[in-house]
Amino acid sequence: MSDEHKQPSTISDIAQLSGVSNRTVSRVINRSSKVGEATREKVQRVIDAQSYRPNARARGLAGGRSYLLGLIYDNPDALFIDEAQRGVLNVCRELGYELVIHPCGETDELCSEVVGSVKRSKLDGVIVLPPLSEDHNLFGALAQEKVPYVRLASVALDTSDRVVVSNERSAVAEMAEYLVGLGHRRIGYITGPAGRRSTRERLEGFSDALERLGCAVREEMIVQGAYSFESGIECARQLLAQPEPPTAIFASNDDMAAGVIQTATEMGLSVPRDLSVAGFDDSALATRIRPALTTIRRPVRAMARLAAGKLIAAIEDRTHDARLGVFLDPELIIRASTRAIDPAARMTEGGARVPS
Amino acid sequence: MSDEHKQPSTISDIAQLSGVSNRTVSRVINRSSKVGEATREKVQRVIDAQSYRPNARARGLAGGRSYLLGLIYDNPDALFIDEAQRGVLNVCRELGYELVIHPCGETDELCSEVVGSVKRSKLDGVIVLPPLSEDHNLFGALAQEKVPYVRLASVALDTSDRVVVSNERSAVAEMAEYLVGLGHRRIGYITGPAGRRSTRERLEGFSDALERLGCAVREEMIVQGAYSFESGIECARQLLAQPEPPTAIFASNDDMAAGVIQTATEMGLSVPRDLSVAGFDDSALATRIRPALTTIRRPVRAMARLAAGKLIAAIEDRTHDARLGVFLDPELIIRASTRAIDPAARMTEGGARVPS
DNA sequence: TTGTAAGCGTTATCAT
DNA sequence: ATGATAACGCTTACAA
Repeated sequence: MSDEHKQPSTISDIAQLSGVSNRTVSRVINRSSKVGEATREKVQRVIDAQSYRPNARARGLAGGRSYLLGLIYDNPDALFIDEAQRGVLNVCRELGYELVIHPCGETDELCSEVVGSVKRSKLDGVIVLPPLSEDHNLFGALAQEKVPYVRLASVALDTSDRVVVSNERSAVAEMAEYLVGLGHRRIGYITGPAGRRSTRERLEGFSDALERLGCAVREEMIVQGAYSFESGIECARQLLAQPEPPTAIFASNDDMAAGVIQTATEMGLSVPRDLSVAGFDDSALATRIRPALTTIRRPVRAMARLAAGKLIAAIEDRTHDARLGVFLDPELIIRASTRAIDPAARMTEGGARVPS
Repeated sequence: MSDEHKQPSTISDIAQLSGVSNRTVSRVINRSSKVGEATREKVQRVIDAQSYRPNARARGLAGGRSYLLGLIYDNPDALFIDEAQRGVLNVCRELGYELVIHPCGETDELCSEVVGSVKRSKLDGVIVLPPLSEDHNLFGALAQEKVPYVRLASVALDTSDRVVVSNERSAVAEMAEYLVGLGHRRIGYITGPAGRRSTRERLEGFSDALERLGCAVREEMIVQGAYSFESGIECARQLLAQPEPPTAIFASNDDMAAGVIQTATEMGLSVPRDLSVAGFDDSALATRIRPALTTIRRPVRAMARLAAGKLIAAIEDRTHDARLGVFLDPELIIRASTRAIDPAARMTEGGARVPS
C-alpha cells in the first residue's frame, strides 16, 4: 500500500507527509530554534521513517555552501595522512559533510594556487596538516581570503589561531625524563630540518627538560638531521664517532631512529645494550625493525576529529565553539630499543664492555 | 572600467558577453557536438578570459549528477592508499570531478552499507581498491544497483569486468626467474591469507614459473602467512627449521619479508650471504631495513589514473573507452637482500660455510 | 511559530 | 545549430 521505501524523497514529500510546509521541514533539518517542539518531533519522525537525507547539492546551491571540507597536506607520511583522513571523516559523516582531499607536496604549489583551488572547488573550509600547517604564508592567505580553516600543529601562535595542537614540547620532555631516569647522561639528539617549527619545539622541549633535570646539554650532542632514514645514518655516525659518544640517542622521528639503529649495529654496538635509541611518530616502521622502537605517538586521529568539529563549528558560525586552540598530549611508547644504562659500560666510556 | 576579474561569474555572464544563449554556453561546456565551430571558439574565448568555472553544485542539481567520485578501500597499507588517491586525483582535477574517500575497514561495514552510503552521497561512481576490490559481493551489489565502478585488482574475472589489473602473475614469475637465475633451487614461498584472490595469483604465478624452469615445487617449501610482520617471522622459522632449508625465500609481501630477515638474522644467518629474501609491494619498509629489500612494485598511481579515466568514461557514457580491462605490469626491483647462491654453501646444505 | 514565493546556476525539453 | 523556459531540491526574505 504505502510506498515509504522510495529512494529519492524530497523535502516536499516530508512536508506533505507531516502536514507542514517546506520551510518548517527545512527548519527542522537545520536545527533552527524557531520550531515548536511538537512540530519538530512530528517532522523528525517522518524524516526518520523515510530515512530522508537532504540533497547536498541542492542545499549547497541554495545556501551558498558546498558541504565540502578540504584536507590539505604535503606530508609525505602516508600513515599520518591516513589517520588524519579517518579522523576528519568520522566527523564529516556525522555532520553531513563530505571530505575532499588535496595533497600538494609534489607539485610545489604556491599558497595562491592552494587558495585558488579551494575557492574554485567552493570548499566550505579546510584542515591543514603539518608540516604545511606551519607555513605562515599559507594560513595567512587563507585567513585573508576568509576561508575557514583549522590547522594541526605542534604549537599555537596566538589566541586567535584556529589550531589543534599536539603538545610536543611536553611529550619530548617526558622522553627526556624517561631516558634520564634510565641513567643516561650523555644523550644525543637528532633534529629535524632547520626552519621547521616542530624542529624547534621538539629540540627546545627536550633540552629544557634536560636542563631542569640537571643534565648539561652539550652542543656536540645535538646534530641536525632531515627526517630521513639516510640522515639518521649520517647523524648517528657523527654522534658515535665522538670521543665520548652518547649512551642514548633521541632522533626526532622514527625514520631517523631506524637509521641510527642501523648504523649502531653496523659499528658493532648492540641496541639497547650499548646504545638506547628512541624516535618520534610511532610510524609503521617502529614495530617492524629490531629492536622495536621506543617512540612518541601523537593522537592524530583525535586531533583530526577535533579539528573537523572546530571547523564545522566555525563554518556554521557557532564561533564560541571554534574560537580557542585545543591541546592534546602525545603518548610515550616504550618498546625494546631503550634500556637502563649498564653501569659497567658507563665506566668504560662506551668502549669495551666489562661483564657485570 | 571593465570588471572581468570578478570572482563568481555565471553561465549567464558568459552568455551575455559572448552574445549567445545560456543553452549554447552549456553546450560548449559539455562538449556537445551540436555547436557551430565559430560559436564554440567565440564562447570558449570568453570562458577562458573570465576563467569561468561552472558551479558543480548547480550542475549536479540540474543534471542529476554530483561530479563526485568515491574511493573505497579497506586496505591497511597507507602507502598504497596514498598513491591511489594521488593517481585518481590527477584525473579528477583535470576532468572537473572531486574525490571523496571512503575507508571502511575498521567498522566491518557490509556491502549494503557501502552501497547505501554511496547512493546517499550521490556519488557518480566509485573506484575500489584491493583487497576489498576482490570481494564479489561488493562489486556484485554495485553492479546490481547500477553504480558505475572500476576495481583495481590482481586479475580480471571476465570481459565485462570493469577493472585495472596489475599483472601479478607475470611479476612473480619474473621474480622466480630472477631467483633461479641466481642459482637458487630450494626456494621458500610465504603466501598471503587463504581465500584472497591475490594470494592465489601470486602463488600460482610463482610456482608455475618454477615448474617451467624445471624446478620441482616442493610442498614443504610453501607456508601460509597472513601479510603481517609477525606471520613472516613465524613462517621463516618453519621454513628454516627444515632439514633442507631454502637458500632463498620469497614472501608475498614486504612486511612478511621483513619478518623473514629478522628471523634469519636472529638464527645467525646472514642475508643475503646465507639466505636471499624478497618481498612484494615496495613498501616504505623496503628501503628502511637492512639489507634493503628486493621486491615487486605495482604501478599503483598509474593504475589509479587509468581507473579514474575509465570510470569517468563510463559515467559520461563513452562506453567504448570504458569497456575492457586494462593490464599493467609490476616492476621487479632488485636491492641488496638477494644474491647469487654461494656454491660452497650450497654443497654444505646451508650449514657451516666453507670460505670460497 | 509557521507559510509563501523567489531565487541559487545549471541542464533538459521543446520549439525554431 | 540555437534559444526561451521549465525544472532540479533546497534556503531565505518577507509575510502572516
